[in-house]
Amino acid sequence: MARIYDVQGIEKKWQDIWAAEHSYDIDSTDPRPSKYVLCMYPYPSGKAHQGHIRNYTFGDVLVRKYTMQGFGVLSPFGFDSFGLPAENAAIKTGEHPRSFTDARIKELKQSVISLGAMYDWRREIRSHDPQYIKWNQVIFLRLLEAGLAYRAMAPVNWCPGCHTVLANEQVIDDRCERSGDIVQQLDLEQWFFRITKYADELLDSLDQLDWPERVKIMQRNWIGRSYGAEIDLPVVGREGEGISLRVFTTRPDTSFGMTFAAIAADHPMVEMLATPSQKDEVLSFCRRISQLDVSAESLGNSVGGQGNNKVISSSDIRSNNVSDDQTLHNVASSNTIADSIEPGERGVFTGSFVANPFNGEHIPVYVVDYVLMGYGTGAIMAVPAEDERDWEFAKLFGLPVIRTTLPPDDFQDGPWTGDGVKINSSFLDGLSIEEAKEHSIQWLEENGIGRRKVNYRLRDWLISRQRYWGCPIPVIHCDDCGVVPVDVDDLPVLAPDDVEFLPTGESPLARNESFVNVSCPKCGGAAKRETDTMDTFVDSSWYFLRFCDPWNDQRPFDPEVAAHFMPVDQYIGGIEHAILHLLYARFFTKALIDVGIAPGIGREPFSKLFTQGMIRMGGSKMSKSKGNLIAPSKYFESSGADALRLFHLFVGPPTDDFDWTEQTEEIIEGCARFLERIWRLATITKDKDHSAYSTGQARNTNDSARELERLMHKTIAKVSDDLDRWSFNTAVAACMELANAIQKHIANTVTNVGDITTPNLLIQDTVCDQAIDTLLLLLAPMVPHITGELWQQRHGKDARIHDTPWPTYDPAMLTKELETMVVQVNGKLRDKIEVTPQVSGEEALDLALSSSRVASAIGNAEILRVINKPPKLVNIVVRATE
RNA sequence: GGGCGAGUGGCGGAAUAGGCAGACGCGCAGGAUUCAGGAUCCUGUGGACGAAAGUCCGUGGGGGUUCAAGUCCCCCCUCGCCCA
Repeated sequence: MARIYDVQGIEKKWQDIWAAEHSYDIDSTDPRPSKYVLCMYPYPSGKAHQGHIRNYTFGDVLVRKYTMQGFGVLSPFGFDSFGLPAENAAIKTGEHPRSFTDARIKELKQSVISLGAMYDWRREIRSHDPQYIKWNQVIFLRLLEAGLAYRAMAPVNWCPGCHTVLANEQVIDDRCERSGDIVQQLDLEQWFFRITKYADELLDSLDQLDWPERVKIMQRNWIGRSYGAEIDLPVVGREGEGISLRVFTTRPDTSFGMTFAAIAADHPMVEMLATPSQKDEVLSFCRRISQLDVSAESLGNSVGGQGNNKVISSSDIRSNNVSDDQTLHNVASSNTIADSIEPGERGVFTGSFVANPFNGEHIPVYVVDYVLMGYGTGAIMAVPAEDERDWEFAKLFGLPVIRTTLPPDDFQDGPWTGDGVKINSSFLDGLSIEEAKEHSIQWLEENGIGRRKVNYRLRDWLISRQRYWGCPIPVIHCDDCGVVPVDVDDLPVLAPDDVEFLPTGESPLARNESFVNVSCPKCGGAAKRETDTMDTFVDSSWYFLRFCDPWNDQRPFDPEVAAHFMPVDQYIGGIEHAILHLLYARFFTKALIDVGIAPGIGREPFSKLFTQGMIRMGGSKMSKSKGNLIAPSKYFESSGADALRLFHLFVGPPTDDFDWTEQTEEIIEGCARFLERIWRLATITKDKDHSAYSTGQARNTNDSARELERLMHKTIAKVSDDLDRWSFNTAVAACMELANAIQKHIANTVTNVGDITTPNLLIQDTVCDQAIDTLLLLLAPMVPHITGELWQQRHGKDARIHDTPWPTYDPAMLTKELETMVVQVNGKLRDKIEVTPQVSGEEALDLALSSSRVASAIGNAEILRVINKPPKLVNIVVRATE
C-alpha cells in the first residue's frame, strides 16, 4: 500500500535517533522522580507475536508519557532464556540450545526495536548468561543456608513426555501443561523452596496491592488457608499401642456427626488398617487409584467434561470456599471417574474401625478416591449430613447420616452446609457453628486428643528439573559429607557444552562424566555433582531486582540501588502468570530481604499490576504452538509500526481478549489512514512563525476557533486521564475527534486553503496550529515515529517531541459556552434546549415549558412533580387528567 | 460443581457518579472528484411505520427499585477465564 509519507524510512530514522541519543537510558542518580515500568520479560521464541506487540505497546505508551511528564523512568528489557523449547530443538536438530536461544533473542529484540518501544538496553538480562547464573546460584546457596531450600523425598508429578518433574502448578487436569502428557506420580529426591513458610504473609499482604481483584482472588485460593482442627481418632483394638488416625477438618463442630472415616489410597496407614479379609480388595483398589491417571488416557481428554449427573456429581467442597468453614477434603479429579460407577470404584472398606473421641462411637474406615495424601493429613472424618461429598459416598455405601446442624424449615434433603443451631451434639447443642467450633477445639486441646490447626493448600515449591537448559543447582553430593554447597569462588557452575542431546529422557548432565564426577569441597573425596537444574521460574523471580543494578559483579544487586527504583510501579503481563510467576516473585522478594541480600527494599515487588487480554483466533489463544500466528512483521511493512501500535491501543479495552478476524486487517488499515490524515493536517498547516502562541493572539475571536480551542483543552484533559486509567481505546477516539474538529475548522474558516488534501499548503491560523501541536503531543506516546517526525518538521531539526513536556489544560476552558439541556416528560426525551451553564432551575423550567414539543407532550395533563437539574436536565412528571 | 468476569447496531467497541443509548472506528449506501479504478472529501447509516414532520420499540430473557436503569437489586439463559 502506497502511503503519502515514507513510513518505513521515517520509522527507521527515528529508531536510529533514539538508539544513538540513548533517550531512555537512566541511572540511579537521576534527579527526576523515579518510575519503574516493567513488562514481564519474555521467553525468546523468535520474532514477536501479536501478544508481545500488545504488551510492549502498552508499556511503551506509559514509559513515554511518564517521561514527558517529567519522571525518570526505568524501562528495562531482558529474556527468560532458559527453558524447554531450546532443549527440545536441540534433541531434534542437534543445534546447541545456546546458539538456538541466542538466534531467537536476536529476532525478538529486532521486533521490539522495530516497534519503537524504548528500553535502557544497557541493562539487558538473559537468564542463561553466566553472570546471571552465578547470582542465581549465590541466591540458591543463601536460601539453602537459611533453610529455605531443602531436599526431600517426595511423590512428584513426572511428565513422561518432557522427562522431568513438574510443579503442581504445571499440571492441568492431570496433564502436563506444556506437552499434554498424562502426569505420573513417582517418589524422587527433589529440591524445594520453603514458600509455605511465607504463606500467611503472601496471603495477608495481598490486600495492600493495587492489583486486579481477580488475580488476588486466584492467589488467595491458591494459598488456600483454612482454619480447623486436627483430631486423633484411636484405632479400635490398637488403643493400647497408642495408634490413632489423625484427620484434619475445618468443621470440628460437626464431630458428633461423623459416621465413617476416609483415608487416601496412598496413606501410610492403609496396609496396617486393612484387615486380612479386606486386604486384597483394599490393595487392588489402591493400585487402581494410582493407575487411574494412566487409564484415563484411553478415555480421552473430555471425559466428564460434558454435564454428567453421576453419582458423585463432581461437586467439590473445596472449591466452595476453601478458606472458610466447609469440611475440607483434598480431591482426586472427578473428571477421571466415568459414569455409572460401582461403589467399589469409589472406595473400599478397610475392615478397621476408629473411635469418635467425642462420643466413643466406633466408625468404619474407608479408603476413598476423594481424599488425597497431599492435603491436610490425608485422612478425614466424614460427616455426610454436612458435607456434599461425604453425603454422596454415604448414600452409595448405605452409611448412616447424623445431622448436627439444624437445617432451615423448608429444607428438603441432602447435606446441609449452611449455618444453623447445633443439635445431636451433646455439649455443643444450641450453639452456633462458630461457637461450636471454638468449644470443640478447646475440648480437644484440654483432653489432648486434637489441636487447633491452620492448613494451607499451598505446597512447597519444587524446583528440581532433570533438564540441561537451565541453571544448575550448585551442590555436590559426597558419601561422607552429604550435600555440600559449591564454594562461592567456584561459581558459576556451568553446564558443559560437550553433551549429547538424545531423546532418552535422561538429563544430558547426568550422562556427562566429567561434569558429574568431582571431588568433595569439604573432604576432598570422590563425590557427585548435582545434575538437577532449577525451574525457570527461579530465574524470573528476581530479574526485576537485577535490572536495577545489572552491572554489579560483587553481588546479585546493590540493595541501595535497588531500593531507589523498587518497587516496580507498573508491572504489565499476561493473566496466565496470575498465580505462578507472581506468587514466586513475591516469595523471592521477601526471602531475599530476610536472608540479607535485599535489605531495605519493600516486601512487595509490584505495586501495580496490569494484566492484558489475550489475542485469540478462531476461539483459541493465538500462539506458536497452535500454529495460528499472524506475524506482526507483515504489518510493519504494509502499515508501519505506528499503525500497528495504534490498532492495538484502539481496538478495545486492554484487559479484554481480542478476537482476530478477517475484518482485523481493515481496522489496521483504518489506523494507517488516520495517521495519513494527521500527516496531511500537520503539513498543510505548517506555520513558520510560532511566536503567536506566546503573545496570546491564539485567543481567536471567531466561533470556530473558540470552539476548537475548547475542544483542545477538553481533549488534553481526557487523554491524560484515559491514559492514566488504562483506557487507551477512548484516548485514541478522543484524538480522532480532535483531528476531525481541526479538519472541519480548516474547511470552515480558511477559505484560501483550496484543496485540503494538498500537502504543504501553508496557512496561518494560530489556534489551529496550536491544536495540531497539542494533538501531536497527545499522540506522541502512542505513535512515536510519525509524531517525532512531524514535530521536527514543524519545530526544527533539534526538536524532540518526546523531550517536550506533556501538554496542560486550562480548567476554565472545559465548560462549554452553551450546554444542551435535556427536557423529559415522564422520563421520555421530548426536547433539547441550549442554555447557559449558569441557568437557574426556574429559568430552566420556564424554557422547558415554553417548548412546543414539551407542551404537546404534556397536553392538558396535571404536572405532579419536576426534577430539575440545570443545566443538564429537566424531567416533568405528569398524570393524564380524565 | 464453585469462584470471577462478560453479554449493547452488520462488526470492534463508547457511555468514568442512576440523567440524551450507540462516542470513535470498521463496513455499507449515496454524492463530489476522476477516462477508469484506487485514494481523498462531503452526506447518511439501531429497528419498525411514515413522503416528511414525527411516533413507537430497543442494551441476553423475566421481575423489581426509581421521576429516571445498559448502569442498582432478585431470578434465569448463554459465553469466557480460573479452581476442581
